[in-house]
Amino acid sequence: MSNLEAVTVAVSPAEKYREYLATQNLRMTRERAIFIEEVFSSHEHFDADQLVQRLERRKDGKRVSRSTIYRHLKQLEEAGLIRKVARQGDRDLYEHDYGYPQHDHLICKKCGDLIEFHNEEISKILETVAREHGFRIEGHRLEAHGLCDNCCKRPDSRPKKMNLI
Amino acid sequence: MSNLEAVTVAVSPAEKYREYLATQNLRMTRERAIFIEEVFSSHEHFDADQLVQRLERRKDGKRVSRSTIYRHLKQLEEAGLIRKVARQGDRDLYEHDYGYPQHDHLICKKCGDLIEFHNEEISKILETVAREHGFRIEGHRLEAHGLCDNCCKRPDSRPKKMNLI
DNA sequence: CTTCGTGCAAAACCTTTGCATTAAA
DNA sequence: TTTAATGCAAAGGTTTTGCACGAAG
Repeated sequence: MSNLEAVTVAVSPAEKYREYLATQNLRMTRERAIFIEEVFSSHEHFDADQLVQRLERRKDGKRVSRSTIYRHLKQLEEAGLIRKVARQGDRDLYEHDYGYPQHDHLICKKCGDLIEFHNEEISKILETVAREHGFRIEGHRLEAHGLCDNCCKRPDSRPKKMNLI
Repeated sequence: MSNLEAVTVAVSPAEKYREYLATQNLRMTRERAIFIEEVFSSHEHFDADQLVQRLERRKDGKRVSRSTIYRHLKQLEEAGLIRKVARQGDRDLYEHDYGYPQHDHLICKKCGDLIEFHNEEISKILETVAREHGFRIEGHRLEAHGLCDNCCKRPDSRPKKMNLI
């Protein structure tokens, strides 16, 4: 799905998380370890429910409850390890933030496909605009909505199923 | 809140809505008339619940039920009269689309303030990117998150209350 | 030991829907 | 008179929370 390369990072996400927990006087539990492993095991975008299902499917029986997943998603976001990309249906979609280059998305309104792209100019423009307003940018989110190549050509294409059991 | 001028339009929002309804064989009811009047009575951003409250507060007793509000919000969006700007908390935030120039937002993560800005370059860049992917853009949404001027200077500032009754 | 973390079930929330009634055209 | 629109209450779906129990440090 992505044609971007993951950047090389000095510290693994798990390590980064551990550091974050330390600064907050929180503990690295069995659940948090499983959770971060699962979250960073694939570079695809994901939502809370998909994570629940992935964790239910694990062969080693290491489960993490739904509530804990929600709690830790929020926490990983605070730690700067993941970020919300967009909404899909009525769910928040997340993606890796740490160890992954800044990028934005083209989102097909028909099939729901997300196409990543990277453009240096956009951040520069934003910096300029922000300066004019005395605003300090910490990050941005840019989604262009429309029709992807496929859906332009075949107007009868179907939306992707999101929750195949 | 905004320093952008509304553009002069040939047709009023209500008129535009009426045209849209006609094409869909839908009816201009008392409720829809009240609804669109209320929606376009102010250029501020708003969410569904704020609209419910504004309509409850009306002196003339012209009420519109919550379900109808949700139904018509969706419809005004389809008609291209309003659009979703962002999420605030767990609600969708809307703003006028028709009769209002294209713009994007700087969003203060502390006080929640939305600063509008307009930049031609961004759309051009997006068009270029889209072309490379065979993607047809119909619109975009760009939010830069960070700290506004005020919150940079006074780190103890409070978030705005969103639902003062 | 003491505090934090977890799972469960229930709650909270926003949003959507079914249905009987009312009202456009 | 026909078909769409409305309000109400109930349902849906996601996310959050209270609480008792278990575990990390």
